[in-house]
Amino acid sequence: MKSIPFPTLQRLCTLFQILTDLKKNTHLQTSSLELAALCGTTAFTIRKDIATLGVTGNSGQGYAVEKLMQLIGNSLGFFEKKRIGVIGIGSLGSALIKHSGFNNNEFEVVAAFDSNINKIETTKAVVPLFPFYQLSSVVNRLKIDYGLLAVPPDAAQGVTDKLVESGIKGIINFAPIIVKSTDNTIFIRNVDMAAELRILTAQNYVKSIEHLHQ
Amino acid sequence: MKSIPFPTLQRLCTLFQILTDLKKNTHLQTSSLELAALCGTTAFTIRKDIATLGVTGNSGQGYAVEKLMQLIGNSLGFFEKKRIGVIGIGSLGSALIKHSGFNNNEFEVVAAFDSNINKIETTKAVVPLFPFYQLSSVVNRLKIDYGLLAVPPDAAQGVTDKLVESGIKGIINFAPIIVKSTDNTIFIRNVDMAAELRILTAQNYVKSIEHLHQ
DNA sequence: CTCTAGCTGTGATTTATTTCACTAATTTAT
DNA sequence: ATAAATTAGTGAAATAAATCACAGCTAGAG
Repeated sequence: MKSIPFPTLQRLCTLFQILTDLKKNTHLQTSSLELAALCGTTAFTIRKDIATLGVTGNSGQGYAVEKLMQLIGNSLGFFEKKRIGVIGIGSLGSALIKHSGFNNNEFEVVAAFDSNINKIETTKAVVPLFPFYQLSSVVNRLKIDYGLLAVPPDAAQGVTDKLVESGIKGIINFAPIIVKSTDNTIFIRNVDMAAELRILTAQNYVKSIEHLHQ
Repeated sequence: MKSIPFPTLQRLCTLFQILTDLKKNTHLQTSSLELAALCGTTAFTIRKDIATLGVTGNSGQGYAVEKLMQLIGNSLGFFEKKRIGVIGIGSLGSALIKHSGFNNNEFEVVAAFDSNINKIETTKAVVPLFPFYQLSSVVNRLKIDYGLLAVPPDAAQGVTDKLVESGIKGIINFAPIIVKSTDNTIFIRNVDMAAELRILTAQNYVKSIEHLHQ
């Protein structure tokens, strides 16, 4: 199998989500056109994306929802359950611990960490809480695969380094700073929610300017 | 000014964040090379990106942090304060209300909404809370520019439609479903946190497979 | 005052991605 | 059974974006 372009990988992840929803609504059959509409892209793109996973061989009449879901899920490893750790139990961290998207048959939050010992003792949570100094040992013992970073921005890079040392497979950083690792076998994604909003406002602003200048 | 490619716009938003941080640390002068390292890209790209904003005319010796920040901020409208509404005050919504990234001199959360009247009466929050049926009127009265959607996925599209009707400028949807508007003057970004993690796991999985096959 | 080192600005090139156009396969209706 | 309609698969073309290479500018050292 040739390597998958990143935009394609992103869309395949979205497709998987869409197929899961379709299945839930007992929508058994679909087509590239329908998927394109749901995914916000074109039918060409959907077909090309699916083609990168290898031939499925059902040219005449669309895709079977379940079969396509299995194909994508198997190709990208979505059926292996991943163990998640949340670092930082402020309001965002607490929300992540409870978030349905991280507690299902794909992901499981198995631990959370905070530097504030008091908080650990007083917070009620559905997952075990640990002080930050136990990060490495707990990551190893509980076999945590991925970390969700919800600490203040000035702590984010330090925690990242510690996580990488501990042998974690990947990190999603929600702090508004770009964290990196010198070890480029570790995948890191920086998700800055305020930046997302900033992008939106910038698009709007640029549009309004162009409108004036036209 | 020619229109700005979307990847460039994204990076300029990141750059603005980085420059803000540099300024805070009294780092007054910088270069495309330094910015590239902080931004996770190359110096070529940084220079090209800045060039899309029009000539700055400081060819010889790097960029003044403050001046570049002003240029980007002015070009993309970051110095006009935006008024934010949060819809859905579950754990994620509550976290967004308090999030420092949405409460600074760029953004201000001015209201939050929920369909559950009980929750509105019993929740303590730093912003006024409103029942969902007042959405349109409050968006108008409080001049809310942007909406952050943190409602359950099956409610997300309905709320989106209502927000668009109310004349909002843009929406960030955190529910794990793709919401759309037929009115394409409204900018919408779907931020699915679980999808971000799924992308990460997929990258890892594909990498491990390639490793086996090599 | 001149030379050097370091940096930006930008047209040209390369690479990546999307879009297109057409073929082949399958189903449905008659 | 055949025609018509629908849909996937895919090499080719077009578009978009990233990268490069180098000319030109600036500041500071000698």
